[in-house]
Amino acid sequence: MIHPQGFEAKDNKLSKYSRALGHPARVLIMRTISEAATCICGDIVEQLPLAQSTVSQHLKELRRAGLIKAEVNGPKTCYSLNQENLKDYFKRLDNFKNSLSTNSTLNIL
Amino acid sequence: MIHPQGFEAKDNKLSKYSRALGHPARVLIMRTISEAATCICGDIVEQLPLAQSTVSQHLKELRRAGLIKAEVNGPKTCYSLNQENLKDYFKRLDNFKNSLSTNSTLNIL
DNA sequence: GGTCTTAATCGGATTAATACGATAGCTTTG
DNA sequence: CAAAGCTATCGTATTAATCCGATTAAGACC
Repeated sequence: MIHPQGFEAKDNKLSKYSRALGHPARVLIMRTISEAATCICGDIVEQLPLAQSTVSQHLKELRRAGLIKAEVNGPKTCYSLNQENLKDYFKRLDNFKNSLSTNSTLNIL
Repeated sequence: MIHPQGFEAKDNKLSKYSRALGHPARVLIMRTISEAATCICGDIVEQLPLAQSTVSQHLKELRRAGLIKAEVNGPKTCYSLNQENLKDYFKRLDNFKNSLSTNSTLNIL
């Protein structure tokens, strides 16, 4: 998708991260990767009810959004969380949440 | 979109919320709505570089995901944040974040 | 009743996302 | 070198998302 002209950078960035988590397979992949040892692609595929090629595409999406990193290790590819960008994502979410709370009249989120 | 069989409910729910914020227009709409007085649809349209019909569709998406509520008020429609579901969303994000932090070996998110 | 305003929906076009099987490209192993 | 394993990519089909103009629907106002 292209998120072009007309929006602020902060909205583009938050939506880019959000969109990456906008599919249950990708949420599950994130959690699977974080479970330590299982960063090898094949192990991820086993956890999902999807074909290998489809999982590979979801991994590509997550990489494109910057939420994970890939390291080729011989014949295998080892995926890991992209700590830096995850931190950025959660910080932006926090800003977003705070902007909702402070502006709105009647809420305590 | 349909997120059917094969995934856990928690992943479906988090991805549903995330997907709703997966477009900069919808992030901006959320912030615009939270800025107190301006909950009227027309005011939202003015804040966005999009046609009225397109904004209406984005509002529908946000409503479908449960992030906002609509109250018809005469000829106007007044939109407001859905506090309850937003709370649910942020709670799920927190769970997600924590599951990443506790499982992973080397990170402090 | 007729008109204006406001917002949702329809119709349609374009682009993106999702999924899979098949194939190609690499390593490693035999 | 051949075979086997692992993963990315290609080709393709289907469905969903995005956007707009035009129309509809419904309330407000004269």
